[in-house]
Amino acid sequence: MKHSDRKRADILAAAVTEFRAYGYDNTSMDRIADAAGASKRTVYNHFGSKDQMFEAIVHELMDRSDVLSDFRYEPDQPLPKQLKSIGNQILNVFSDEGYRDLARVVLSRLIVVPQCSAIISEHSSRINTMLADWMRAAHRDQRLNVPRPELAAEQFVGMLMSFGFWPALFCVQKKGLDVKQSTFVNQTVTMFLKGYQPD
Amino acid sequence: MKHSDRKRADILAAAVTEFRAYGYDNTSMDRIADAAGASKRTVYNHFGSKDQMFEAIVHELMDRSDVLSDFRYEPDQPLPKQLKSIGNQILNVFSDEGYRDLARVVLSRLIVVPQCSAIISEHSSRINTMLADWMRAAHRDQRLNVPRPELAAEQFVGMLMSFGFWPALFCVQKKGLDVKQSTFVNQTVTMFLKGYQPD
DNA sequence: CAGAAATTACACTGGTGAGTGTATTTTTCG
DNA sequence: CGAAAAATACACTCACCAGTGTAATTTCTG
Repeated sequence: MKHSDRKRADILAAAVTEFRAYGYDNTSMDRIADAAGASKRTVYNHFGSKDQMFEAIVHELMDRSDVLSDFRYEPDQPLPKQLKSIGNQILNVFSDEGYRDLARVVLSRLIVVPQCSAIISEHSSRINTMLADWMRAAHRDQRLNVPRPELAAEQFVGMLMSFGFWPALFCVQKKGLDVKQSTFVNQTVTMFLKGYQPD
Repeated sequence: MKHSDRKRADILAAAVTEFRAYGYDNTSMDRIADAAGASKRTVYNHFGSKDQMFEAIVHELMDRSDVLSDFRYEPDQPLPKQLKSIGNQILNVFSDEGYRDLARVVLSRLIVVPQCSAIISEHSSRINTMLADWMRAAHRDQRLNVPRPELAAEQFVGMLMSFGFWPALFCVQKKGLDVKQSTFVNQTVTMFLKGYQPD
């Protein structure tokens, strides 16, 4: 890796760390430069302004959740097995500490930069659509009775997120609910499939 | 109402509006004073500092969700009816525009003022506990099979929030899912009860 | 190695905003 | 009414910070 690229990466990483610790507005470009072990001028050579640097961070956040590929419906595999795998895939992305750091920085800036919501919208609806497709396939196969696949997808993802993403994002510790991710996913898949099981 | 109290309320309201529109750090005390039709000095006489003013806003947020009283379990009422009522109660609080404005301001400041998460934690766990109690009662009554009431409560609230709170909070419009609140609640209650129905 | 490209140190500008001091006017209340 | 409490106008301090200019140094690349 070239020295220049290394610098760029260092700066971006330092920016996320500092933004995460102090918030966007309370982090000066001088501090980012310091933390990255770079000079302020270099920071400005790579990212024209503080805003552009933030934009770069938003892009990094988006790239992260692109690892979620299609949730393929397998006609010859048991539904619980398939849905558990999907659930764990989703939670693995969203419960990653690095992903949450990025998300915190971006979400806390949403008031000031509302354009971000369009981007987030895009991504969350991508996951939802993929999951709804899976539901529709299972419905067509008569192994599930899901009259509204989009609504059902929303429900499923909602349960996962409110277990493994939102509380951790806001550093809220859950009292009285101390279970592993896999336990929660299993339990949720079981309940969900029973709730949508054909008559 | 005394002139002094009126001023205080005006200032607080103006602060929420401005913070909501521009974010905490990009809102100057001068602007708040202007928007409230008060002098800067009066602002400082009521709230010693910008931070203290923010604190007052947090307290207002907390008071709002205290309207949720016990979710009483009624042995002689149908479960769907009871749970729908609970679901709608919850969503009525969280989908109120004023509540969301407050929540946006507070959440966007969480990075800088992590103490807030303890407060939020308190509140979300309060709702969860109340709902878990309801579940436990229905389980004891053998009308539901809920081995883990806390987990089930988390699931139920999670579905509601990810329909009616998070997207609206972040101004994310949901593509491909255009249903009324009551429809979503009804559908969710039906699925949930079927998923936890006793064998 | 030689020239180009990137990095650095550092000083500097211009703007903004939190919080204060003060003298004056308005509101409250016995 | 009359005195105390609150509100106002306004000027002012002090600190912080985004972004720039420049000249010297280091790193890349042919």
